[in-house]
Amino acid sequence: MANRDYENWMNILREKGYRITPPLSAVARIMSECIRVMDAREIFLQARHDLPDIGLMTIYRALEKLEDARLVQRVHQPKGCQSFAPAPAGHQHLLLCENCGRHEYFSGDDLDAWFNGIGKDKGFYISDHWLQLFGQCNTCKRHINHE
Amino acid sequence: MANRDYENWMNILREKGYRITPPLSAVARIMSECIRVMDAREIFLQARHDLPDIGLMTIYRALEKLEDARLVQRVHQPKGCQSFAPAPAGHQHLLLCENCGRHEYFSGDDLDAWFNGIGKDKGFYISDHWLQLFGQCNTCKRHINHE
DNA sequence: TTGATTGCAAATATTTTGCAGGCAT
DNA sequence: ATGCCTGCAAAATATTTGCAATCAA
Repeated sequence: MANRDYENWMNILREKGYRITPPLSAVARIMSECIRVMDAREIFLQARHDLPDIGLMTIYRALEKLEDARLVQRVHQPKGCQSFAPAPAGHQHLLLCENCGRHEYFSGDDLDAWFNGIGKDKGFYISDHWLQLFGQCNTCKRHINHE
Repeated sequence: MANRDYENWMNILREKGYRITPPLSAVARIMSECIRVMDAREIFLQARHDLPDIGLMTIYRALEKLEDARLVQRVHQPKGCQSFAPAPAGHQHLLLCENCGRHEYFSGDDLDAWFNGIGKDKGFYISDHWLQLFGQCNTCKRHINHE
């Protein structure tokens, strides 16, 4: 089964004018397939399987490009904010396993009216919002219960 | 007008068993009065007005204590995650001015039923959520429009 | 008195920057 | 051929840790 996401990502990167190099391709492939959020070091270690000479800096620069193309996004968690996940199609919200980092997206009820009302109360113009759920995925729930 | 928050904070810190020292008091006062989110360096610079010899490390350690006592909380923003704000009473959500860092809290509709439904769909047990609004406060709106 | 707390310095961790050579276009 | 991209090393940033002296309780 071909990875359609990856192929689509490469087209978007090409359209953005980025050169398609082995390091960028490797990071794009890893992130387009990633189930758990990953930080630069983890991506680095995985990319080295294919490209033994790749440097950590290159991972950071590839992530910059992928972020610019809105293909990946930084993920904020109580423990830290250096992880990344593939970005969702359109505006969606993140659901994260606080144990293993598995991520899912869900799209919301329309909360904008409520948000705008709060903005009005407080004298703010609301331009964006973050909504994120934390919990335990099926697998981790099971493991934690058996401990 | 006395700062009731500050006095209350000091009692909580005392109950927690922390020693009430000038550096801890200074940071507690600054944070209990803070309107805009502040990072360790900003708190440091302000604390030095009262305590010229205070060190940056002491700010970090005071923030740890204040976080432990749930009096302040770390604030996450797209630009970075090293700022702190006084923590709200109970579970409330943050509204932030993305220009000046002014912060307000609001308390929500009950979204738990919705969140739990999403968890069920995805096979997650939901343990926590983050909801945060970003925008421009009254003052910054005005300034930005006049630019 | 005594042990938590402080300030300093050094260590860590993460990310950014400068640069010469390499490679995608 | 051009200049974007890479890998390396060094710098910058943010935070933590070890330690002797200090001071709140």
